[in-house]
Amino acid sequence: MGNAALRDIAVIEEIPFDDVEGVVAVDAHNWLYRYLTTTVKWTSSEKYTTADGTEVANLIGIVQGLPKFFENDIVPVMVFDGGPSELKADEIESRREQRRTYEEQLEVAREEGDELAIAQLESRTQRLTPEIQETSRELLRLLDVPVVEAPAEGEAQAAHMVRRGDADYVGSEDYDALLFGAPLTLRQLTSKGDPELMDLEATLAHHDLTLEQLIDAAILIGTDFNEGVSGIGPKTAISAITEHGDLWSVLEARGDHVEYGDRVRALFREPNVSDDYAFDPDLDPDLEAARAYVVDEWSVDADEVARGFERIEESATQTGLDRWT
DNA sequence: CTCAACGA
DNA sequence: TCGTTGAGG
Repeated sequence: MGNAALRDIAVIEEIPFDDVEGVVAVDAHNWLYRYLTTTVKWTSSEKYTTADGTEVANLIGIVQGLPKFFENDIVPVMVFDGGPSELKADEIESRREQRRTYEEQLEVAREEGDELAIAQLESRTQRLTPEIQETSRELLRLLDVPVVEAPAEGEAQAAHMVRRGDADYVGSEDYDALLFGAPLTLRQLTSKGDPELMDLEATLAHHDLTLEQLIDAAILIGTDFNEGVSGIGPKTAISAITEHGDLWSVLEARGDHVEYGDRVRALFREPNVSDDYAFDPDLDPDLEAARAYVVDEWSVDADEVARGFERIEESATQTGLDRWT
């Protein structure tokens, strides 16, 4: 089934927010989705539904979620999942184009019965509607929060940015950040209390595995992209990889089989990422424009975002935060 | 995510 | 007894 099993393998520790500083490359899809579901759950829908029925609960979520970063002197960089094509995602026109080719590629994948391609495409795009993606980007732009467009999985791109030293942590609730090679991942950035730090080096050292072996173990257990072997959980996977060395040796020894093993392996080992990004960590939010965008343009209930904007303003004017202007 | 049942 | 699975909240 997948993901939670990696928790038992990963070396994770609670870390006080005071010990976290720098830039967090946030898996935007993941982050938005978490706030979206909690907003929808706790807020009556008329507070974020426009006259024509468009739901923009994401705007409330963003306003309530960003202060967590700012108040702890952390710069978030929102990394969005890419579409399936190579088109530039900067302009709305090209995004419309992307959406079209996405549907086409999904169609092709369905016809061919390519489960992996379907899973990959759906994991990136399905949950967040185009309106949510676009209004989120616009609000982030007004608040001067950097946005990076990933060529494919946002999580892979975020991991890549940390490896290159352009960010200090990946921010995501998903454990696959580990498989994409993220050295340090922060979890629980959306909930109350201190975050958790997931450490790749420590995880590999703890089990005496290479990253390639960890990926193979995950494939045996099952990932977002493959089923895994029934009867194999975290313990069995680690000991089997330790004993036999790699995925294929384990499968041969057990007489088992996984679908798309080589492709899932490649997906994690050589993820589709880009060096073509840039962002300015000195933030200069336009709070009035942001408020107007949320409350006036999208007619979100002002009370729902008042406190969030207040907190953003307070942390922005706090003394000692020289990155703020 | 927690918990109970099940199979090795 | 341990590890995995599957249901339920």
